[in-house]
Amino acid sequence: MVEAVKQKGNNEKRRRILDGALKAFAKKGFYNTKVSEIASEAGVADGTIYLYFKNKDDLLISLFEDRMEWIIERLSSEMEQTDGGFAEKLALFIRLHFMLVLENQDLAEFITVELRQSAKFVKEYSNPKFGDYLKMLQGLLEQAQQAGELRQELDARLVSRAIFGALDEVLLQLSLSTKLDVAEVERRTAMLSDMFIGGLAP
Amino acid sequence: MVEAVKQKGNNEKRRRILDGALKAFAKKGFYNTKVSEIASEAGVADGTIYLYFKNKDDLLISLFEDRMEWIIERLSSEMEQTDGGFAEKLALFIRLHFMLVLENQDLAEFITVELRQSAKFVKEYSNPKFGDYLKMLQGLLEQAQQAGELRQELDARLVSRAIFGALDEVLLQLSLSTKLDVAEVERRTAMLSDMFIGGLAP
DNA sequence: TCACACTGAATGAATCACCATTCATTCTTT
DNA sequence: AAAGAATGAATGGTGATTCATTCAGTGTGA
Repeated sequence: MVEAVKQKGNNEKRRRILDGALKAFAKKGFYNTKVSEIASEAGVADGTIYLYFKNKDDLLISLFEDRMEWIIERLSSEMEQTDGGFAEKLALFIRLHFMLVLENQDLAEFITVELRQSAKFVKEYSNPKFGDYLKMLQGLLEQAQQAGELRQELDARLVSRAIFGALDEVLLQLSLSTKLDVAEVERRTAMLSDMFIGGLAP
Repeated sequence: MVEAVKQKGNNEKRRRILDGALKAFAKKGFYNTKVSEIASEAGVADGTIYLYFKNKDDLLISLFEDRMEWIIERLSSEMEQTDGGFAEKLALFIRLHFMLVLENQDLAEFITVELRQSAKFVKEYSNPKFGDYLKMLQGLLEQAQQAGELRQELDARLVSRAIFGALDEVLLQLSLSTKLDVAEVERRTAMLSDMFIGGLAP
């Protein structure tokens, strides 16, 4: 086996490969995507991919980290700019979560489907970036608890998981549906934050 | 794609193959499982599998249908026996959902991980059994709305998705964790139903 | 009761298409 | 001209599927 290759100045080609991989994985899934397809999507030769990534698995993991990092950065920088209460912050979080889809449907399909895979089959890879994402949400909840805006008796860790799961499932549906419009996203955002904050009971 | 091959008197062998496939898929995932591994797990020859299933994909789908049917039957028969209000019914639903894990961890891993896969890559297979599962939950919500126990303005379809997603995500975590005890399941059941019914706000 | 087809189920070694990975060669840059 | 980057045809391993063969059960006739 060949060892990892370092990244030199040519990030641009690396980027093209990652973009091509995202597109291909979103369309056909990891196992049904040929390396040669990624290469042609990226406009490079098959072998070139191995100058930037150790193997196909490494490409998958690298793609994850790259995109999750991007998402986390965007989310957290946008979240910082609000100074509303918990309800508003949660609504904003949900909206941002969904909006990232509209902007990049391939990314949504990739994240919703392949994240599960990696949770299980790439066990040795603990997926720290996804952990960061969850911690953001959990931090939001804990803050709210300290401010008395969230019931104390709820376990922030469990609740953050539940919220993420709910969003992810709705997102999966959104990402697989053909027509996606902002109005529909707004409707779901509003209803879900309402549901979480106020509960189901009248 | 799907096309039943045959089912003579020997359902027992078919059953063994499905059991072996479940075990293998849960452990290594669909794409990393060799047909020969399933065969040896089931105690049959490689070729025998093709007497009962058209190909590996067909085996995956058949396994789904078989297990989902079982889950739905169990869930709905248990749900019928309660006559409590909405809150109790929801708590029961959540508890049953989780309990199935304790009883059969392989099944939980298989469902949580591979269901996603199929949602996307086996698009032509519309997964009616999963639809039935969701409809059960949706029906529960609609009933509650008619009884005035659930806020009218919430969309039962969207809410059922969200609840399923939340449960599924928590289940994924449960199914991947090493120690699983009833007390922990009860704790999460109680907290999640409390959260859904009462909301996050104090 | 036994010997002998006959039939469908089961076997598992062999096939063969597929595709990740390699590396000798070519191209580009300094 | 030398170093580094890129190429893409060739390689080698893999594993789903096939099918010629074997096995087991059942019925028949003597």
